[in-house]
Amino acid sequence: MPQKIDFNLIYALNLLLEEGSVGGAAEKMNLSAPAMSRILGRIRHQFDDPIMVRAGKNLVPTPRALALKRQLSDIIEQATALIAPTESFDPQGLERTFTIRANDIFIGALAGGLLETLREMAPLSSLKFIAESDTDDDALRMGKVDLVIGSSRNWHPEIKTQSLFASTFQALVRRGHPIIDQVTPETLTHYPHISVSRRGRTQGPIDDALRDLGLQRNVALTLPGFHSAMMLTMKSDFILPLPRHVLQGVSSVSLPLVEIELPLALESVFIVQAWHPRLDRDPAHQWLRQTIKDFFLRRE
DNA sequence: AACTTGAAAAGCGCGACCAC
DNA sequence: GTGGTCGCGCTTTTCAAGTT
Repeated sequence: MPQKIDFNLIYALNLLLEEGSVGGAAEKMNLSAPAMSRILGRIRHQFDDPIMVRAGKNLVPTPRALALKRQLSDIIEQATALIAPTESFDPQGLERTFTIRANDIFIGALAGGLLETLREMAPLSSLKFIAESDTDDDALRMGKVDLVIGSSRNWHPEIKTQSLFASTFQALVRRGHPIIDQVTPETLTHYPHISVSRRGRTQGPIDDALRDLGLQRNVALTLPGFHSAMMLTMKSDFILPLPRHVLQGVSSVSLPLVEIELPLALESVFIVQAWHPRLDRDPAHQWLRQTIKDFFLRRE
């Protein structure tokens, strides 16, 4: 039998931690201080923790309370969204900055088009793109980022994802690179490779495909972003594998680089948008996700 | 000054009972 | 069977006084 939960206590605890005092929380809840003190007592019993303890004439939260505080605002936000009536959403009147995290080339290739679409539909809103990091899950949880666009991977179970499109690997080499005359699985292993990975990964689907053929490439350099990788590729014999959609982003820019098709049986890479469940029912966020999804559907 | 606690009052849920 | 009333008991609140 699960323990009966009094959600009023959750709300009261959130106010207590926000206000840092029984009196302050009591005022917010339109109660007397003694009544609030009683509620604090019930919270203490429920969580089996003092929650707030005296420090001189003030109350300070316990470590348990601080840990709870991080989750409380999410829970209350979700509960509020659950209860709130669903109003018709009009992006024309929306004043909001959406923070989207994506890789550097992706931003360069797509931010313009997406911004144009957004400005037509929601002229009072704006986009803020920030670079990828290896802590995307945390950024979504903390509300620092509204949306992450990137490769599908093992997201935290709570994070929601939606597939946007599939991409396959190609590669870039410098103009005049000797491999251009003969691109075979074997010649791919004759030159050093650059791996672009913000998590420092050196192995991927290319290594798997080569291994199936009894071959192994030399990943001599791992970099966190595509810009620096391309700069180095221009001036060396490095081979820079990268997803096709990233290449589309730089094809309009004339760089001394040549695209080569990888003669390997490579599986597609799926690009997804990912968000925190507390934004799942937010009408503005729903609209943003749909707009992005439609944007990529039109490009296919 | 702010929080806690004891006592009393008020509010509320629930079962029992009755009238229709 | 349905709806209204009553009484009991539990929970929550307020007031007043004590404690930190």
